[in-house]
Amino acid sequence: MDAPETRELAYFVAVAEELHFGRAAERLGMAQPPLSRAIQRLERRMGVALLERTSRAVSLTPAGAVFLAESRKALDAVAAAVRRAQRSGRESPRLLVVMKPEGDAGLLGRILPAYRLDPDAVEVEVVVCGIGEQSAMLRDGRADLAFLHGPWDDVSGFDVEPLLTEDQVAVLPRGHRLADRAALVLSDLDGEQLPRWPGVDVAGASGPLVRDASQLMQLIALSQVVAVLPETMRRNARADVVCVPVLDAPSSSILVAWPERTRSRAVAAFVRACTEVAHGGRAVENAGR
Amino acid sequence: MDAPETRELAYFVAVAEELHFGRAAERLGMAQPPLSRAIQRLERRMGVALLERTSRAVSLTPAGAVFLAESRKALDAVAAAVRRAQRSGRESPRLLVVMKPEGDAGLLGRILPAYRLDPDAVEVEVVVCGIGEQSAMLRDGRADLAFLHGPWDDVSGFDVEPLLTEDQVAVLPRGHRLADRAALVLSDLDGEQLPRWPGVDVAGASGPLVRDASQLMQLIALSQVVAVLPETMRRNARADVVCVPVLDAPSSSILVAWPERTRSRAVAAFVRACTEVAHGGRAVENAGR
DNA sequence: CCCGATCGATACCCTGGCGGTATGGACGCA
DNA sequence: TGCGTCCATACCGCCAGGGTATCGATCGGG
Repeated sequence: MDAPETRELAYFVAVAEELHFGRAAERLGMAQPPLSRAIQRLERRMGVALLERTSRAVSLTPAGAVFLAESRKALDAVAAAVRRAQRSGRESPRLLVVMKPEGDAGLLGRILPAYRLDPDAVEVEVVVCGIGEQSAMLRDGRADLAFLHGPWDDVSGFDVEPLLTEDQVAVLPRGHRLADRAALVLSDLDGEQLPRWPGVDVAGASGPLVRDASQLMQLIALSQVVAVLPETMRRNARADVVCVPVLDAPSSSILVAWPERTRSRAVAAFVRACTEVAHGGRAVENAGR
Repeated sequence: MDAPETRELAYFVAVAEELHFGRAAERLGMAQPPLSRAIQRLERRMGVALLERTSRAVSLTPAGAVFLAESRKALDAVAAAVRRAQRSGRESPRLLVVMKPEGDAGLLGRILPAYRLDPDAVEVEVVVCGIGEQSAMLRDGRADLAFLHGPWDDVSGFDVEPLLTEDQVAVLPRGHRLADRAALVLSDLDGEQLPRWPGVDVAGASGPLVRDASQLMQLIALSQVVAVLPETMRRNARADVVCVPVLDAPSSSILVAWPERTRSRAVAAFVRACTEVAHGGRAVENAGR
């Protein structure tokens, strides 16, 4: 079959997300009937039913679920194509690096000067975005590089270079039953409320949704939740919380990530600077491929 | 800006590849003027010049080169979205595994029975394609899994699991000046003709283009080329060629690859079967994510 | 030096795809 | 059974996008 137009993919994604033709049409700024027809056309040409509709409800078929995920990827790729071309075409080249607050564990302050020494260096703009937004920004071409946090962030579609791994600590309110322990294991935390982060779906975790570290610290201080965080988060710790090492928590890592198959010398140089700083000056030859 | 339609991306790719509006239009089955206008519109909306045209020649701007690469990725993603949805929607589920001739080093014969024991197993179809075609088939959704050959195949965009690594041997015609050596190093081969493979651009290598192993063996026997190949290729060796270990050649590896973020249980089970067979029965818990 | 060939851009026309409005029909609920 | 909801169908009108004819620039050959 002939490939669907990006418009059709966007229509389908809207309907699949809303599971409601009326609302989807509204979101797309159009009327409902043409939207219904567009989806019908799409299904007919693909030869697959994507949606199950009764006059009361719309649901995804298995093929529809696959197509939703794939369509999102495809739309990201289209958006990325435009953004990357625009960025490489316009004005002076610059690198856009995106991170979440505290997402660099203090490395960036040493990376930037190291990077500027590289002959391939260009101007760097650092954007601090909301938690979970970085990978989307990298995926759709708004950013050139991102500091991600393994194992939470989804690194698929990116090349990554690990910068440092750190153990995790439990952050507890002062006076918590475990606050005086020298160390603990994950099972000690059974039954505690753990926070949920936007963009991260952990099965079971149903504690309060937190948006940033200070919000989280506030909730911890109020004994609403406890959290298990990378060690460097200690620097955000307020006076009224305590940190206790968690011996069996998976170690967390900070990665620098960039789009796969990137050929940019500026990106390669930045990655080089990252690994040099992170690994104590040992040159890593094949960084940046 | 509003996203370009896939049709526009296809137009641009055609022009960028042909570097000639007339030929590109012909390839697309349309007249030249609407194609010129479509590209102009695209450039105007993107706000970037993609092509440099004089009335005699067309060339890519740097932004155009970036956009060409990104557009190909995006078109692949769109095609993959359709194919994967179709496959998961139609008929009985089946897994399509793609490999090049001899690309499994004999593993597949043991993997398939192991896979069938898995409760998540579905029917498997194995397609043997031309060299260098596998990653394209995996990328655009025609295949579910592929056996790739590191470090030659481009694995970006895929999740991979290495199955086995092997040392490389030089394949020489009987009577070659190095044929009697017990082992050699790469620099011993300086000045020899090395074959080129379709889809693999190695800087410098400018020997004859070979399409498959038997063709290559033929050329070796005729003293047209020598080749450095993974050890398992010995089994293709004809009587009139000899194999000599190359001590410092990078070791080659066979990987099983599948599209990132795949959630299919059937794919996960297949990968599980692969790792079990390859690693001698040691279960690998997180295979298939 | 001019003429013809080449090739992309422009001018103009026309069709069909796509979006809009009005309405139908199925289903759930009170 | 009447009403509200929600997707599908019918029908209409516009313009985006494709076609043809032609222009203008540039290069090469006689």
